[in-house]
Amino acid sequence: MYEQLFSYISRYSESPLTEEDETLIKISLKPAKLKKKEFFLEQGNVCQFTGFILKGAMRQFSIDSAGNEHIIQLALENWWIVDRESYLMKTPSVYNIDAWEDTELLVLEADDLQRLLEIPAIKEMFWNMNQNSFIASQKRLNNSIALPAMERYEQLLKSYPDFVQRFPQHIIASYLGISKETLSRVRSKLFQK
Amino acid sequence: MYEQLFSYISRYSESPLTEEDETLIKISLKPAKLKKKEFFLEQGNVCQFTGFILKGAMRQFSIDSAGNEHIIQLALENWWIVDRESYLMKTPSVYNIDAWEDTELLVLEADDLQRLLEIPAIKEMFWNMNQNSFIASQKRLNNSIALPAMERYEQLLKSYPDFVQRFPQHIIASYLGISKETLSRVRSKLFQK
DNA sequence: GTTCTTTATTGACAAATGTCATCGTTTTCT
DNA sequence: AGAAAACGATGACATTTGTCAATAAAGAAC
Repeated sequence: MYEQLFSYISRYSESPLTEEDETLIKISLKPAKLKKKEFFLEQGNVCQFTGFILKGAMRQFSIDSAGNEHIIQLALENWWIVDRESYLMKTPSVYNIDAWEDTELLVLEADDLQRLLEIPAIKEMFWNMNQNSFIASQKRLNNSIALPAMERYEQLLKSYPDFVQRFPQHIIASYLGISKETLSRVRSKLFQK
Repeated sequence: MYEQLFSYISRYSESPLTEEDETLIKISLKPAKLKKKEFFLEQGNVCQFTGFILKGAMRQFSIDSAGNEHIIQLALENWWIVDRESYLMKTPSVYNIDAWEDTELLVLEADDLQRLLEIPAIKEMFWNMNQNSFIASQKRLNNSIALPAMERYEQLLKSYPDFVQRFPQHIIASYLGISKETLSRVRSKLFQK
C-alpha cells in the first residue's frame, strides 16, 4: 500500500528515503476509505487532512448562491487532494471535497505534516508538487480567460484525457466553467468534423 | 534598496537572516530597471530571471491566435514576477512579461536561486509564497468559472483595489477575461446603484 | 427483473457578452 | 503648445452561452 506512495516520492525527488524515513511516513499517513459521494471535506469545516489517492476519483467544488456546483479540481490515483488554505490556516473552507468513485487514500494531518517535512525527500517532493500545481492552475486560468468553450474542451482532452473517461459530462462541463448543454453541443460539433 | 526585500523576507518567514545570508542575497539578486513597455520576458524565450518588484507595475500576458492579449498576472511593489514553468524547466515561454510603469527590480537567475535556497529563511519565504500563489490562483479560477462578469469585478475591487488604481480598464477587463466594453458597462451599472 | 436515478441529447428561447464603429476626453510625447 | 496616442463610454448588432423542458438511453439499487 505504501509502495505506491514511495514510488511517487522517488519520482518527484532526487533524495532517497532511508528506512527510518519510510517508518515515519507509515506512521504519519493513515489509510482511509471513502464510499462514492462521501465527503472528505464539507464547506464550513476546517480541512483536517491532505489526502494521497491510492485508488479512486475525487472532486473539489464550490456551491454558488444559486446552489450550483462548480468543480475547481478533479483528482485521480497518485494525486494529492486538500484545500490548502483551510488546511494551512485552519480556517473554515469554502470548498467541498468528495469521492466520485469508491476511493482509497492515505491521509495526513497538518501537525504530522510539519514533522514529515524534516525529511529532505518529502520536502523536495512537496516543493515540486507545489510548483507543478501552481503551473497547472495558471495554465487552466489562462485557458479559462483566453479560450472559448470548444478550445477549452480540446485542451482538456489533451491534458487530462483520463478525466473524460472517469467523470460524466456534467462534471467535465462544470470543470470547464460551461453548462452541460453547451458541452454536449460542443462535442457534437467536434465529432462532426 | 535591499532593505525592502529583507523586510519582505522577514514578513514571510520565521527564521532570521544572518549577516552572511544578507551578503549572499545581495550578491545573488541584482538591481535592474525597466522602462514602461519594456519586456522582462518575451514569448518564445526562456525566462532567465525571477524578479522582485521594488517600485513599479508589471503584467504577464499571453497572446492568442487572433492577436489579443490576455492578462494572466498583474504585479506591483513587493510582488515576485516570473514564468515559473519556463524558469524552472528552461523551456521557451508562452507568456510575455513587461513593465506597465517604469519599474525597479531585483532579479535572480535560476542557478543562483539554488544557492539561495540553502538559506532557511529564503526557503521558508519561497515556500510560503508558493502556497499563497497557488491559493490565490485557485480562488481566481473559481471566480472565473463560477461568477458572472459583474461579480468578478466586485471581487477584484475587494481583493486587489490597487490594480484598479494602477492599471487602465482594458487591462483590468483582460485580467477578468471580459471585453473592455463589457467592463465599462458593468461599471456604469455598479455606480448607478 | 423492475424501478428509480443518472446521464446525455436536442429544440426553443433568453440572457450575457463580444464586436465594430464612433465620439469625446485625457494623457503622453516632443 | 500642439499633435498623436491612449483611454473610456455608448449605440447597434452579432455571437456565444445559458436556461428550461422534453425525451431517451444507460446504469444503479432493491
